[in-house]
Amino acid sequence: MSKSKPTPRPALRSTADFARHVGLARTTVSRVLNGQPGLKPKTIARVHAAMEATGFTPNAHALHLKGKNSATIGICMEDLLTPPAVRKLAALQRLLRAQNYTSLIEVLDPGESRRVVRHFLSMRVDAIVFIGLFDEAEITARISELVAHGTPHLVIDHAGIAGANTVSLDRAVGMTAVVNHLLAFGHTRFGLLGLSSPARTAGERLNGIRAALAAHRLDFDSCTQSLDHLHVRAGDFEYGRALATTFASSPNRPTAFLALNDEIGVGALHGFQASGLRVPHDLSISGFNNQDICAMTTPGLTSVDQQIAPTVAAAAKLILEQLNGPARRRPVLRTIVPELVVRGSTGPAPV
Amino acid sequence: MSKSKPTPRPALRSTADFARHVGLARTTVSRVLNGQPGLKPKTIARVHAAMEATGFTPNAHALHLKGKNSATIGICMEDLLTPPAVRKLAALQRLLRAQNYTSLIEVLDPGESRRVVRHFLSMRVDAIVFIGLFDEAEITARISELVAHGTPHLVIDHAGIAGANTVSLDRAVGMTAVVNHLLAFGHTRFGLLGLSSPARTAGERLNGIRAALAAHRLDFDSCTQSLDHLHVRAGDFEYGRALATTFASSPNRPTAFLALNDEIGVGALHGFQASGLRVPHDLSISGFNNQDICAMTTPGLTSVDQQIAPTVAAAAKLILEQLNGPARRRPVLRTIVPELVVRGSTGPAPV
DNA sequence: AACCAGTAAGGACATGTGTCCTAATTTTCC
DNA sequence: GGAAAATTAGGACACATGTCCTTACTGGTT
Repeated sequence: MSKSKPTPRPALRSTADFARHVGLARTTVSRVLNGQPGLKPKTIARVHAAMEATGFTPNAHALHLKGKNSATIGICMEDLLTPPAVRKLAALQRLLRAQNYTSLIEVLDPGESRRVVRHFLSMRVDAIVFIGLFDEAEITARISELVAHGTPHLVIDHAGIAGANTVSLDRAVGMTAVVNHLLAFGHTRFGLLGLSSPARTAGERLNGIRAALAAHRLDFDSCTQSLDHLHVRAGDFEYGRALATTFASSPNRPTAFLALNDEIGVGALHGFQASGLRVPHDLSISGFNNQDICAMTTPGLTSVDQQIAPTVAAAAKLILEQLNGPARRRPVLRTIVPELVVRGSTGPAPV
Repeated sequence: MSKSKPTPRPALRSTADFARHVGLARTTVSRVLNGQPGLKPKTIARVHAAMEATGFTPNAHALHLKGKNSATIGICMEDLLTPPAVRKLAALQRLLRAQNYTSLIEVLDPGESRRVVRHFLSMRVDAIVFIGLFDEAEITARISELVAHGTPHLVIDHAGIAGANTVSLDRAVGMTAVVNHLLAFGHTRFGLLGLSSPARTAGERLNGIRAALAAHRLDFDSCTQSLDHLHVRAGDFEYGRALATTFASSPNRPTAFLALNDEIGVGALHGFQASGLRVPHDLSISGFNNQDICAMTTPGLTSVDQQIAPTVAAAAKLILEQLNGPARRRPVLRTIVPELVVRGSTGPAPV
């Protein structure tokens, strides 16, 4: 009762502190913690009890310094506001944790990639994963640095980075499937919603559309129509709605609409319905990504599923192979084939 | 050209390696890295050039061991599949990074909290933040450990944890606002959708409803009706739709429906519309959380906004105060007042 | 009482870093 | 060319840890 401080912070920051507290030598405590033989059961119990009571934990940084693998993976995210990307993150983190890997997660704002990657390297992560679509030049530079550095890496989603180990969805094939589905319904005039975007994945998807049309001896330019230039893409839902409204009153309106993503697709669905058109009676719409919202509209939105589980499983496998297997000389590419999910928003072309 | 290996991995893992590579003493390099005076500009340039070329980074673990603050915050997430929680995470990480803090993010599956918190402590994080709703007993135990340990902490969303610094939404007030809004429209019979859930936040919201009704001298039991027991809550959207379908054919149907969250609200909206009822002409519906989907329905869903930006700003402030300010004796509680966002799904009661 | 096995104590070293100190080297100036 | 100033080299220590080693203490059995 002499001092006013009622044991404010024992602050057992080191094994030495902790050993003093237990009344044992530091080396003895260390032997207990590392399960070495030749210790009295009573001593072992005493140390464990004190750990419970005080919550002492050995300093992970010192452990790493001693050569113990930190078992950490750095994950760079395009952002945390894109639901499919976050779902991949969640699934990947779960798979890695099952193998006792921790993950460091950072959002990679434009221009920040160098700083973030250097931070990961200073943390001596075992591998670095990129999830999402990034600035092409920036990510290419980072990958070549990592390759030179000999650090295992993986790019999920962003295909076509030189020298990078990649897992990505074959968006062209997905789009081909959608177009074939609509061709079978008799559609021959397609409206493109948001597909004129300069983004790499847009071009990839246009190729898928071209392939499907070419296989049916149809001309791309005369079969497709885009009004993307008439609206500014701020929010995707509103963008889709605006495009639909314009298309609704346009002459020679297409009978099937292909959206860049589900938000635009759902927006278009509402836009057309608000204009008095019936879906799929008057026209068909498809989205891309098969997010939850596709099942929440009336009718449901036909979409292309990203196959997140297989994607992430392949990603985890590739990372672990790099960590445990022999070094590879050439980058590994894995392509995931998407799956068309047909819902009520697509149907026979109007006669 | 003698050896076959084309410089496979220089593997500059330490300042010593790096200094050897540059041709300088380790201490000289260290002085350059830490901006000490008395160095020839040419030497400084040489070191920086070599850093660029090799990508060498000082070992963060060794730095921490030397006493340099690791500037890391541990964040425990309920899960990464709840959009509002992820938005808070994204915003918080951004604010912390602006103060040069890194964050470690882990999903806290039931029963895993002890392991995760111990891992954070072994990483010597400066603070631990919990975002979401957790198992009450588990989180309470973790908080009391952290308090005993003297580690700064914060709980976001999960109110009522003994001894915890907390930032949470006043859900009762939000619900009161919704009910007042509907009372003003002449509604007096309310259907509760999912609010019989045993979750803590459901009870809190029921209190808000009770308060609003009591203020208008209305009896809770005779004014409200719940059919939650008739359906199993698997997916929220489907749950809402099923509840609506049942309510649609029920005698003495309420004229206003209060949903536990937006997914249930949107599901109910579709369920009622599929049953031939018009919203808001025949009945009104409100959601909770004001997620993006509220604006994507026809009509838009009236909902209660969580005020994510103010919540996260308050959270960041509380964390930084604990890190920089004097130690507090008593836990700090911050309550965020939600805001009603009125859309087309609510309107005058049918006559 | 003496001996021996069983157990704990405590010193030493290495890990990568920053910092301090002194000695060695280079550069500058006259 | 020589002295002074500026710069760099290199050794030492501390940080928290695991491991090895030697020394010291404990207890029980003969």
